[in-house]
This record gives sequence, C-alpha cells and structure tokens, in this order.
Amino acid sequence: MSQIVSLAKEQIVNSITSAAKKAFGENELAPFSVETPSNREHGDYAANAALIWAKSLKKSPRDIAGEIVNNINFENTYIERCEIAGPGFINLFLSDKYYGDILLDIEEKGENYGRSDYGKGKRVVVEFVSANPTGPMHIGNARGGALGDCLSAVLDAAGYAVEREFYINDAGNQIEKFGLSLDLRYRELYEDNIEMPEDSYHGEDIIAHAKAFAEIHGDKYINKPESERRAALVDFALPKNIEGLKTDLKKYRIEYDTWFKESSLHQSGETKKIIELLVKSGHTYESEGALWFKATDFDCEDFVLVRANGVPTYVVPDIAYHYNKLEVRKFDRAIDILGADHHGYVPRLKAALTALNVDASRLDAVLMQMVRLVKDGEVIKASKRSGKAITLVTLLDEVPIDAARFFFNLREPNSHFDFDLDLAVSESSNNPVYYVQYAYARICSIIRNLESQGVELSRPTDEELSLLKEKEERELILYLSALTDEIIQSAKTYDSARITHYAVELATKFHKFYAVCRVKDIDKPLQNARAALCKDVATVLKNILTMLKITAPEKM
RNA sequence: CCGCCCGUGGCGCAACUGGAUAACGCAGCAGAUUCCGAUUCUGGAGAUUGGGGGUUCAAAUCCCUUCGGGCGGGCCA
Repeated sequence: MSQIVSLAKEQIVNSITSAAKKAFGENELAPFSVETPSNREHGDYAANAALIWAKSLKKSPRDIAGEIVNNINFENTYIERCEIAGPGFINLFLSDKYYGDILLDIEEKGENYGRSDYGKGKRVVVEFVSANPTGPMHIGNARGGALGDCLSAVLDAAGYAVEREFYINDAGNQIEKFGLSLDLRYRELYEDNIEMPEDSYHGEDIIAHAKAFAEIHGDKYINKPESERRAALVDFALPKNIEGLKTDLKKYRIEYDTWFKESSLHQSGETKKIIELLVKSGHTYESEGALWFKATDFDCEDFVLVRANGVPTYVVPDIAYHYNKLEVRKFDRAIDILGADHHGYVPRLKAALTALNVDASRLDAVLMQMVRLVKDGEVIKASKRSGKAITLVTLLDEVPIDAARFFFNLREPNSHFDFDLDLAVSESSNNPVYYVQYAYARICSIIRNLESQGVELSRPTDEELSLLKEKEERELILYLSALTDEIIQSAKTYDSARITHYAVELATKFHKFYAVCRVKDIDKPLQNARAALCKDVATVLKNILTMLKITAPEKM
C-alpha cells in the first residue's frame, strides 16, 4: 500500500482501537476493516468495527459506535472528523493535507509509484503459453500470453521476484506424431500413394518443413531406416519451430527468462527418479501390467504412471517438472496459466506432489476459459483465407498489439471471453485501450500547452494543494491513492483484469475532472496544483500501461 | 453417473473478497454545451443478482437444493 494510504488507515485503526479500549476496557477485540465506501457522502473511509464487535460486547452496533466516537482522539493524524451512519459504520473524513500528501508522494515516487514490498521478494515462477512446438500458436495461447505476462508484471510490482517460463514439450507422443507427419510429407515428395493418417498433423507448416529438408538432403534419407529418418526430420524442424515461437512471442512483447525443455528432464534422469520416489512413497500399485498412482489417498481418482508397455504417461514428466520448480530450483511458488480443459489434471499433480512431501499449496493454477473471436457481431471460427483456425500471428496482423494485450486482460481469466475485432481496431472512446491512451496523450498535450505559454510549473506547496477542493478533484486524488492496493489485490487474486479496469476508471475520472476544472488561464496557485494533479494522473496511467507493455503515446 | 467453473437491467460487464440505495459503458428517452484535443456533461427509465431454502446485525458474495450453459473424468496430451 502506498505509505500515505497505509499510514492513514493505520491511524484510523489505532484511533478506533484505543477509543474502544477507553470505553470498554482491555477486552480482546476482533480485527475490523477500513474500506472506501462506494458512496462518497459516506466519507473518505469507513470502519465496520462497531458492527463486528456487537456480538462480543453484547450491545447494539450504533451504541458501540457512539461510545467510540465519544472517546476518539484525532490529534496528529490525517483524520479530520467522523460520524456514525447506517447500521453502525464509523465514517471518516480526512484533511486537506492528506490529499496533498498523496499527490506529493506520487510525484516523488514517479515510475515506482504503485510498487510495494507485499511479496517480500519471494521467488515465483509463472509458466504460461507453453504451446506445443509442433505447430503454430492459436488464440488460446494469445490469451494465455497476455494474461501470464501481465500477471507476472503485477506480481513483480507487488514485490515478488518473478521469472517467466515456457515449458517446451519436446518429447513424448506429440513429438512422435510430429516425426511421423514430417516423415510422410517427406516421402510424399518421392513416393506415390502416401496417406496421412487421421491423427497426424495436417498443417501446411509440416509440408514446408519437409520441402526445406528435401532441398538440403534430397532423397538420401528415403532408404534409411524409418527411425533414423524421423529423428533427422525432427532434429531439423523442431528447433525451427521453437525459434518461431520465440520470435512470434517477442513480437507480442513477451520475453521469457527460461525456456525449459521437457527432454532435459529425461536426460537428467529426473523423470525416472520421480517414479522411484513415488513408488517409495507407498502410494503406487501395479495392475494389469501398468503402474498406478493411488490418488484416492489424496481425494482424487487413481491414474496410470507407467503404461503396460513400459512408457510413462504424460503426467510423469509433468510431475517431475513441477517437482523441479518447487524442490530442485526451490521457487517459493509456481503459477501455471492453463486452459480450462486442464482443470481435471491439477488435482492429480497436487496429489502426486503431496505424496512426494511437497506442499502442494505452493502450486497455483490459473484456469482460463475459451476465447471466441467476434466480427460484425458474429463468431468467426476460422480464417477466411486459409480455412484453418486463427493463429496468434494472424490475430496480430488484424489488431494492434496494444489492443490485443489490453483486451485479453479485460476479463478475469475464468470467464468466457468474446474478443471483438471491430472494437479492438476502432479509434473511438468505445475502445478502452484507445480511451486510456487518449487520456494520457491529452494530459501530455495540456502540459505542453502550459509550457508553451511560458507557465512555470513548480512543486506545489501545501497551500496550493489545499485549493483542490472540487468533488471531481477529490475523487480523482482518492482514486490515484488506491493504485498500490489495487495491484496487491490483483496479485493476491491472480486477476490482472483489475488493472485494466482501474486504468479505464481513472481515465473516466480524469475526463470528469477536466470537464469541470479549467487548467489553462486560471490563478497561478490553483493552476500549479491542478497541473500537478494532471501530471500525477499521467504518471499513474503510464505506470499501468508499462506494466501491460502497452505504448503510452504523448501525441495521438 | 461423478467432479470443476459460470449464470447480475435489452446487450456487454463491475462490486474493495460478507458491508450502507447493486456501479459503469453501449443501445433507447429528455435536455445542456459546441469553450484547454476529436467532445463532454446533466436528468430520467430499465434488476426479485436464474429459481427456492438456510447461515447473521448485514448475502450478488458463504452453505444446501433445483434449473440452464461450458469443461473435464482415456494405458491421448
């Protein structure tokens, strides 16, 4: 929380608590909350202490509130006065100095305003996108990318040591399938009557890889053993695909600290070790030749670890991977951004980790629902040109990256989302990104205008700041003060949509302020204070846009 | 059959995680302004928060139940 805000709330809590002690003695009283009421008539902050204590003190809330107010002392605090309202709330009104100090605080902290040490430097790894390297990324990956990247930024701002990670599934069944598909496409170039099985990859990219491979090696692999040929094709195509994922994501402004390969878990023997550890834990059994994990010990359905043919199922490397994150690399917490279709698998992972003596609550999964693309009011399922599902790259051809990143962070992950393509490209105030960027550009322009008029803007004094008394001004300042807490809430709930909502709301409050309060051609002291307010709004808007990795244009 | 998630004005959505009269934006109605940046503002209308029970000072929020939608429950990933 911003120091000023937390200081004021602390003062409120202390005043009320000591008043209560005076009135009711040294009883142990339950903690209460200080919140900003939805209706501004109810003061700057409201405390629900009297309501909470009604039961233990055996008095009516309003009587308790009355006695608290009689014994309360506001000396040397930001609190100016208080009143009792409704069922027993204590509404508190803060001094001019409080509002002024908030603005000075923002000016002082600048690009660091909004940051806090809430996370205490705990190490968090956020894994997101993790698309199969066997083909291009789809729309779901676009949402996961924007959500994961922004959530990482939010956690960072809330004081966590964050690392972004991409898990590359470069082993297992889908790689087999990838090899098979490449192989058939390659042979197709030299042989007749090649049929692609139903469950192989049919994409254009596979054909392109096969052709590129043939241009280098010609037909010299045709007569080699199938396994050797497939391996050569995979070794050729997979690094290219991974490189492609990197460049596409970079275009989307996402850069990872770590690209973690599944194959490294097999090479290091960690996958094997996990099976041994699970067997040792006593939570496994054999049935029909397969090795099962007895997840019913952990309130979850049993599942197979190693098939009867000796090949581990996909869960094993996944368990090993999460074990690696939490126990080998010792992250305090691991966060996975997953499609909602994976929800059934999270409890299994947690059950296995518990069996391995890892505190499973250190793993959190953020599940995100499907995205639909909407154009002209209709859902579009495939690209008109190719007829295939729309990829991340084609989406970014259609809409600005700013819009894509903002839009995907507009709804909480766990809700279905229709992405309105028309709105995303539109340059009107209906488009939230545009609206927010416009507010920022407008402030920059106001400041430029003032400067070109020869107005000298200085650090405002307390007297100047106390002139900001209009309802719109007060509301705007109070909203600015809420940023730090908003970021912390967002980090707590893994919901980055709070941040975009905050940005839109701030832009709205700024426009409302600006409609009522002139900044140009007014008295010097008031002008200086209002200009400072404008600048602080710009600072906050910019800090948010930077977190979202969205441009903050000074002119539009 | 079992499990998870979601149901909020016509539409899109919010509600500080249990707080005061359920906020905001489109669309629609009435008006003002057309002046620092493309406008913006004011007023009114529209909601039994899917339905029904319960918990308590207080429920959109928690519990039970029911209806509707999405997704899972493979020796697929």
